[in-house]
Amino acid sequence: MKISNPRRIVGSNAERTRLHNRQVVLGHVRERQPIGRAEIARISGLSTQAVSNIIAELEEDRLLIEAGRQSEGRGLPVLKYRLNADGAVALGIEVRPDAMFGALVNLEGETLFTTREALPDNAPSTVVSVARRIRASALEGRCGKTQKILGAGVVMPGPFGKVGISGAGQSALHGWEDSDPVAVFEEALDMPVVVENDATAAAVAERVRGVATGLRTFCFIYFGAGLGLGVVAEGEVQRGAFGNAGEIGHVIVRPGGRLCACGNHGCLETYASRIAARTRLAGAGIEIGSASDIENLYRAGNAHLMEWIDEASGPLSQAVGLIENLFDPETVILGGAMPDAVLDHLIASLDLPGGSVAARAGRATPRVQRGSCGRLTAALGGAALVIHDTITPRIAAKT
Amino acid sequence: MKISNPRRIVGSNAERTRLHNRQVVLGHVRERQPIGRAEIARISGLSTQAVSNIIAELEEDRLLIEAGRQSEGRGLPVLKYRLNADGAVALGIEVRPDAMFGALVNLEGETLFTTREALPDNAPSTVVSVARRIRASALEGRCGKTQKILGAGVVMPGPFGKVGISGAGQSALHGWEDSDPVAVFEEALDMPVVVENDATAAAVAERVRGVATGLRTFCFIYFGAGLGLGVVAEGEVQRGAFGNAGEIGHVIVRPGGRLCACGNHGCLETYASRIAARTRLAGAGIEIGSASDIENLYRAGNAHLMEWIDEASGPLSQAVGLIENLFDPETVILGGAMPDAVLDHLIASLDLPGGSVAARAGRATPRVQRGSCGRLTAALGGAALVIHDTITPRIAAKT
DNA sequence: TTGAATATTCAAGTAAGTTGAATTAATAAG
DNA sequence: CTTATTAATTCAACTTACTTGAATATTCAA
Repeated sequence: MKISNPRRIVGSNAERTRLHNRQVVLGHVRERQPIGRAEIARISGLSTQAVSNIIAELEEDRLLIEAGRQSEGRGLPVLKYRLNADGAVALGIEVRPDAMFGALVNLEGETLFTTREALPDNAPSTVVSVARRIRASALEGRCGKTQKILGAGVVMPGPFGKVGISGAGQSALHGWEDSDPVAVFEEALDMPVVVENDATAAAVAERVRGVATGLRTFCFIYFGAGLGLGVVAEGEVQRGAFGNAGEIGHVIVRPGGRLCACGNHGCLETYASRIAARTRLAGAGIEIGSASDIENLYRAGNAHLMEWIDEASGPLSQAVGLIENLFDPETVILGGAMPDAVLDHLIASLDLPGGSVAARAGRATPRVQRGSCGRLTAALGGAALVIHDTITPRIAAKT
Repeated sequence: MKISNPRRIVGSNAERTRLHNRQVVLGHVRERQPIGRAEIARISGLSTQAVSNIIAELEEDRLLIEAGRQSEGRGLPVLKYRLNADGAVALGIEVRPDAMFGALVNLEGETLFTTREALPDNAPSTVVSVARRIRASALEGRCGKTQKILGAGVVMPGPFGKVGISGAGQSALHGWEDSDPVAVFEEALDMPVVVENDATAAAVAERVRGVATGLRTFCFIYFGAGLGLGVVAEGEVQRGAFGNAGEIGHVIVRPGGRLCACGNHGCLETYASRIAARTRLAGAGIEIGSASDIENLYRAGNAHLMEWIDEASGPLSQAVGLIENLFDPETVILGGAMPDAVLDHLIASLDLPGGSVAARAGRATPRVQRGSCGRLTAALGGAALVIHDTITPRIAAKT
């Protein structure tokens, strides 16, 4: 796949300044709504007048609405504002080898619609036509006139570019080697598009509406086809130089351990992932397909599944430890296509190294917690990415 | 130590826009000097006129100088500009438990002066007075009138804040628990100050003048007291939520392996670090003090040292692999207080996992290379941080 | 009832960017 | 050798969006 990465550092002007300031205002409203002009001015460093002008514009665009006057001691009561949840929507699309998922999410990150479509093959033309269908059904009747469509976030299996991981063949899409997915989807959907991997999308979903609300630096361990890591640092999504950051599944936690499909021994993925669980259970003659199969086994207290959890706990603890040491996040979130109960059990059975830089007194957030967005996370996360981009001020960089 | 971290997202205005654009222009000049107005305008997206105004201002400030007209085909010959190396200087200070180092660096990152001062104790008052002495001798006679002093970069042993790593006591400074180092040094040196850890400073030093010139995303494995990792992603230094990112020394690479001072088993630092080398050689009755002791042993082909290198190679390869998988950098740099020959030997003996996302064809830079800034890296890096901050446009965030 | 406090708006001023025309100096073409 | 074309730079006018200080509105406290 082509990577449209090489960002070039560009200058700013009045127009770009306004764009930035709009995002700043939206971001502050989102964090402390309902909130008045004066307070936004104080925390943003802008003049009240500037904030006032921007709010007028945002109200015009239906992204903000009044939330009534509220007296707080002396002085003119504050005229508060909040996000207009239904003022804008974002489309999220997840592409898996065998199916595509769609989600429509509003400004507040609330899910308005979800769908699933089978995917006969992975050719760009097929994916694109299904994407168009998803778009159509998501928007049908919903927002002909009033609602603004901010864009679409597409979640596709990585890693991107030409890489050496052979075992990843099962997750990468065929026929996309020479296409630029962003361009393809922008053309097909006729709206701005961002493309991300599942782990990153999940992380952003948690920031927009889940347990990472208000956090600026955190990590998300995502149980998908393999095991991915989404990283948000200082509010910025981390992608790496070639868009392949966060490949935690192939980090070696047991040197000389189990053989991984990638050819190395002891990859985390061979212990803690759906593949690992499936392999473990298949050894006991149990076939699992969907996540609900795992859930049923867990409810039934299946001994083999429990053993897998036990085995996964050590490597996973080690992974959390290294994430904490390398990224120093406010929290580490576990989530993805794994039942909540299993995730909770995994978290409870973690044996976190005490020596990590994260073992600090007076933490505001737990070191490890379960994601709150459930299993639809990926498609939802795609939409969340768009919301996030709308609301979070970005560095002045351009493709 | 107090952390002056919590950044708040602020708005922009004309003044801040100009500041940003100045940095953009400086950055482009630095990368492609000598360069003319028109080209800067093209790559920065600014109008020629804006670039022209900014260049006039920068020339006035003596940060840029003309580099002659140069005809390139038709049209008016380009009037090119380059950084005025001696137009500004930055001070770098490294604080170690027993000594302090100072460096003065110019805009181009060239070292103008270095010094070493003994440090009787670590109390803030002592450190501050030695810092003042370093400042005085560095600037003595040098820049009374013409040269602008951009600020100082102070490199101090982390980790910062209250953390659980007990073994780190040897590297952390005593008496600094309740002080904010930035404020202390700004007061003492009477200039803007940034404080960083050694690994990060080293990484930035390589970006300003070493092998990472022009790279936007890379990692630096630093052999200091322990083992640190400096991370630069998309041109931004990564610090983590609490300023302790990059603690790679305590990442576990050999579960159940050697006991580390931090209480865990199998930390990378117990295999690949100066401490590890010292322990290994002490076991053979050889005491080493400075890095030159190691160099002499290496020159002599000491068998114990060679064995240590052999032993360190595996864990280090694993560390490089995980760095590549998690950060997806353009390159990984090895450096710090370890002789070049040993670093080269270590790099040559690495057995890098083929399955990493970094094992891609057509790479522009080597996967792993040795740092070029030598052993003074830390103090130099401090100064480089200041140069870097002057030249690289930053996100609009404020302390 | 009056004065202080606070939020918001109004109106004028300013910084810094953009745009389009004019100027300058090369190379290419006739 | 002259003229046309091309490209960089500057000049002057214009625009955007922010700041500032005064005016207004509304509440609480004395």
